[in-house]
Amino acid sequence: MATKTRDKPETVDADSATRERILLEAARLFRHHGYAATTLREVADAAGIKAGSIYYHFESKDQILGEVLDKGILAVIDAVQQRVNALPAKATARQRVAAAIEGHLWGLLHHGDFTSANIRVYGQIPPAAKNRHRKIRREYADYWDRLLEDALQRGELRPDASTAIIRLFVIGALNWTVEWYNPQKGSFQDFVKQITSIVFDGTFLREPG
Amino acid sequence: MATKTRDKPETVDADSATRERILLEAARLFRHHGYAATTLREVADAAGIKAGSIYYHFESKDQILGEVLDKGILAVIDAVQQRVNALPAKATARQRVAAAIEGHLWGLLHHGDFTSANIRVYGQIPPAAKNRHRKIRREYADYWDRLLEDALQRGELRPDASTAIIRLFVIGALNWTVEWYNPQKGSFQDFVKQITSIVFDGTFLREPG
DNA sequence: GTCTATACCTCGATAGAC
DNA sequence: GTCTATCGAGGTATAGAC
Repeated sequence: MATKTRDKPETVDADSATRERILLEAARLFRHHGYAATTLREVADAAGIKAGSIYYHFESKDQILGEVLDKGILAVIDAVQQRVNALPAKATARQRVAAAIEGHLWGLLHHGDFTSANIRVYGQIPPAAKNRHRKIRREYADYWDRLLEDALQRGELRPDASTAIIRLFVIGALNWTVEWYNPQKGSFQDFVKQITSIVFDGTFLREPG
Repeated sequence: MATKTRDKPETVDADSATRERILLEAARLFRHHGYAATTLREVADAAGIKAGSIYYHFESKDQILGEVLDKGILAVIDAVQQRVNALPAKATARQRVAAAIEGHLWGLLHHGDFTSANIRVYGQIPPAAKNRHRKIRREYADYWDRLLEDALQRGELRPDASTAIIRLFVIGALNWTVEWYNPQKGSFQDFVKQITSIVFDGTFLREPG
């Protein structure tokens, strides 16, 4: 029984300590400086090696980018599916979407450098890298669409907004939390509760009448 | 007369046609490639001049960045304040926030290259540029906080979530629309209506009971 | 598996002709 | 007001010693 939800696409020696360190520091630097502005000398320096040594572990800067992007979105997808799959079969749509929100936030905020790097640089990377990454993004969007369509058919979702707009709005709002979430202000569980409540029921009280 | 909503801070010859063209193309390229990845040769090429000529209009790449960032946020602030100030004095808090949402979306989506460049590159620019821009961001956040505090005191806002979290959530969600809004799918007014409704009342129907 | 040294390229910015 | 030409710095990536 494999503990992992997904197979690893990497080759056999793909997860040596320094290799992982390079990815981690690259994610952190991509996040804060952008892809183009991050130099391999900086990455190497942060990882405690010299620039030339990177090329023992990776073929190019582009390959590092690809793996950083994948790590980011896979962390989110994993956390979401784990929580949704753990629900009983008779769970309501609201419970399923709540589980997805919690998973999304957990994956997002607990792998901040990878997920933030993904979100921030995706719109700015070379087209080839974007094309390679597009498929997995599409699959994750489809997963949410199925969740929301199910909620709509069960009569739990608002019928007057399209599920596409709801998905884009909600995922966008969740993604943005990585820009402002502060773990020092209250517990993660409280945070999830507040965000979930706003997503479900909005920010204003219902109008009288 | 100090309370200007829209005086021009530029110098006298600051808005020549080519100068504006440079800013426009720079915004577009910053948006899609990031700040560091955008070369002044590209900007010049897109503006129909040669790289060296840029320095007749600007002192540095950094100065271009600063003006692009300012144009982005000022477009939003202007649109928001115009709509909020146009409301009658007896408007409800809900109406005031609705006006702010519409203004934010309008400024955001009708100056897409400037606003998207602002949002995308802000986290990735040199610290000096970030410090210069921070003040106006803070002022705009304070403006929203006042709107929301007012709504809370009038008993219209949900009392169980902090106004800070609501502001961050809502502005984040609105900002993200620039990544996915498609003007070919329905009118702008319909779009505003849907988004506003989701922000106010959420995505799910109220639970029975 | 990591190092040093370096090839080759492109960057932001400047100088001076027109 | 825009051009050409160029400087010095710093980028990715490679080669070969250890």
